[in-house]
Amino acid sequence: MTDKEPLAFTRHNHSHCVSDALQAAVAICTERGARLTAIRQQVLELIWQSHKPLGAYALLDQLAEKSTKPVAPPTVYRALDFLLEQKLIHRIAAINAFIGCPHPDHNHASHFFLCDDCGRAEEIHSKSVSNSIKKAATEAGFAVQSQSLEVFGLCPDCRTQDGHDS
Amino acid sequence: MTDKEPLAFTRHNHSHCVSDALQAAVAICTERGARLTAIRQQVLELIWQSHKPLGAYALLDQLAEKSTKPVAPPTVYRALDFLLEQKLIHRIAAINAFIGCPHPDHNHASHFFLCDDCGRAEEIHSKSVSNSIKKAATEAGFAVQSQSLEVFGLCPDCRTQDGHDS
DNA sequence: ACAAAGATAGTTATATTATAACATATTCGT
DNA sequence: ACGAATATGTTATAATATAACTATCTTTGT
Ligand SMILES: [Zn+2]
Ligand SMILES: [Zn+2]
Ligand SMILES: [Zn+2]
Ligand SMILES: [Zn+2]
Repeated sequence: MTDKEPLAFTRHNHSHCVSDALQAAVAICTERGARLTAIRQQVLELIWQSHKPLGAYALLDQLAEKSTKPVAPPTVYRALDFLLEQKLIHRIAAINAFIGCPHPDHNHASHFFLCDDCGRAEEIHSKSVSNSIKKAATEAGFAVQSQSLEVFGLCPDCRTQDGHDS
Repeated sequence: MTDKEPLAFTRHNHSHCVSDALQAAVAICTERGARLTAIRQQVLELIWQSHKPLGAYALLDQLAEKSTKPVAPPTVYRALDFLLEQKLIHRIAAINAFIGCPHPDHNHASHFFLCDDCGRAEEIHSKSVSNSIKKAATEAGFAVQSQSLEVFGLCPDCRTQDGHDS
């Protein structure tokens, strides 16, 4: 896959998302000399299983299922810390959950649309949004270090289909 | 006080902020038939003691100090729930903390600058930011219900004073 | 190959944030 | 005053996250 359009809310072949993400992760970590260990890659894969942000304990449960040994919280949180540091995932603070980043190679803020109905999240990459925030900060004399925009509502699918599956 | 300019990061007579906020809260609750009880008002006052967002348990501790009886978490969380419902306060999800709203009468999204150094928070009211988000949502076919923007960095004071007090 | 240093993972315990469930008290409309 | 609705008190627990220590694995210099 080449240029990526937002597609969390669009019907698509999701296996491409997963393979792209894993490939990119391997490439990035190799280049940076960061170690994408088995656990870290496993957590990244679990996060990428869908476009719905997943909580740490949901990941923990899924890891535990696949493992013979018990899995403790630090195992998951350390993997998440690594993936966050490498910017391979984003944290959605409002729901204490984590989602894969489709553009890990390209530095950017954490801007999301989050569907209240189906739970899916889509990254926003709007120059207009970014620039207006940058401009507001400049005018306020504020030196931005990081930012997160979490927009909740109904995705195109869920707003038209009156019914719900949640 | 009449038209309010952002002032969390500016030297100002903070007692005006507090009295304005309490006055507005009383007026709004009266108009809505909502009951701003003693506890709720106390929590609102504690939140307004500064422009630094406060966590639930910090509020709990302060309430406990002023009270003879023990204070339990639900007491604080219920008051916070009420204040959030009435939009008298905002929640800053990234730091699990709460901050007073200087414009509770006027419906608006939760957009903040948050200083990593001094801890203060200032509400952003930028048409440009709001409009760009609205536009991005429309283009994506996304129906916005709520939103939060949390921009972290250094406020004008802290970016110039090289030294830190944190 | 080997040992030392550093990084990763296992393990146990605990901190922090938030809510459930039920009992009691207060307020409000009649 | 009465009953219904709302608010508070109380106890317990859920959900999220980290601290601290041990053991293992990986890298690096010799
Ligand atoms: Zn996909
Ligand atoms: Zn991203
Ligand atoms: Zn003030
Ligand atoms: Zn506000």
